[in-house]
Amino acid sequence: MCGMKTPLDVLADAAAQCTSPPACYDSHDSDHSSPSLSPAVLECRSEPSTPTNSGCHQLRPRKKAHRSHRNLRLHLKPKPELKVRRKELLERATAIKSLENSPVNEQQLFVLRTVFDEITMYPSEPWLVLMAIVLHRSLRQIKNWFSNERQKNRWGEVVSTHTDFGERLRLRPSATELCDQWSDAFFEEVLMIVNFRTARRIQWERAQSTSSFVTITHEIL
DNA sequence: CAAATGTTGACTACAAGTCC
DNA sequence: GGACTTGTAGTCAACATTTG
Repeated sequence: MCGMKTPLDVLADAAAQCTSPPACYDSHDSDHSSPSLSPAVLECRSEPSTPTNSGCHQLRPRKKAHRSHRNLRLHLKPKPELKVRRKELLERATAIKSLENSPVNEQQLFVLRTVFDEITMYPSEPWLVLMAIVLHRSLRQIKNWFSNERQKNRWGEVVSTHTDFGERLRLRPSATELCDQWSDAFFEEVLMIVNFRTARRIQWERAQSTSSFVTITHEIL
């Protein structure tokens, strides 16, 4: 597998050659929920957050962290080729210099929301790296996005599981239904598909709105 | 049009868990 | 037990949107 270029490698090469920022930075549409969310899930999401005691810097007692995975650990190490791959991807991700404080565009937001809603709200470091490369944003920006999103939308169930070499994963139930043994490679594939489909959908919607605008203009004239 | 309010991304301090 | 890592609560600045 080493030596062969994955779709991610091809994408990253293309991104490296393109230094211009993503095309659309003005899309702050409120509805970017992923398409397959059930009404129940949407209802849970809109629950009011706990009130804040702003003013004094007083820490609240922390929630019990979901870290009872100690017994789950298998104490196995990732394969050497996986470690090499991860190092290579990390170097690639840290080389990305995204625009300072730029908001995510429509496509990036949809992909991030899909991962958050359908796969995990606690992506591991290698998965964050993959998202940084695919979405062409800095690793720090991806980390911050998930951190902020967890604060805004702390809803839904999380299933604690692990990879085949004992690395902890906290996935959405829908993700565990899709696959019971997630790996970097599988996540990469899913991410690429979601990203590609989102790009095509946005492209199609833009074409539709342009053609309808032309039709209306013709009718007026 | 200015003030008020909301949203987003970035950041810090801290607590709790993990590793050696 | 101490260093390190990870996740959370809270804050801030910049910008967008709403309101009077």
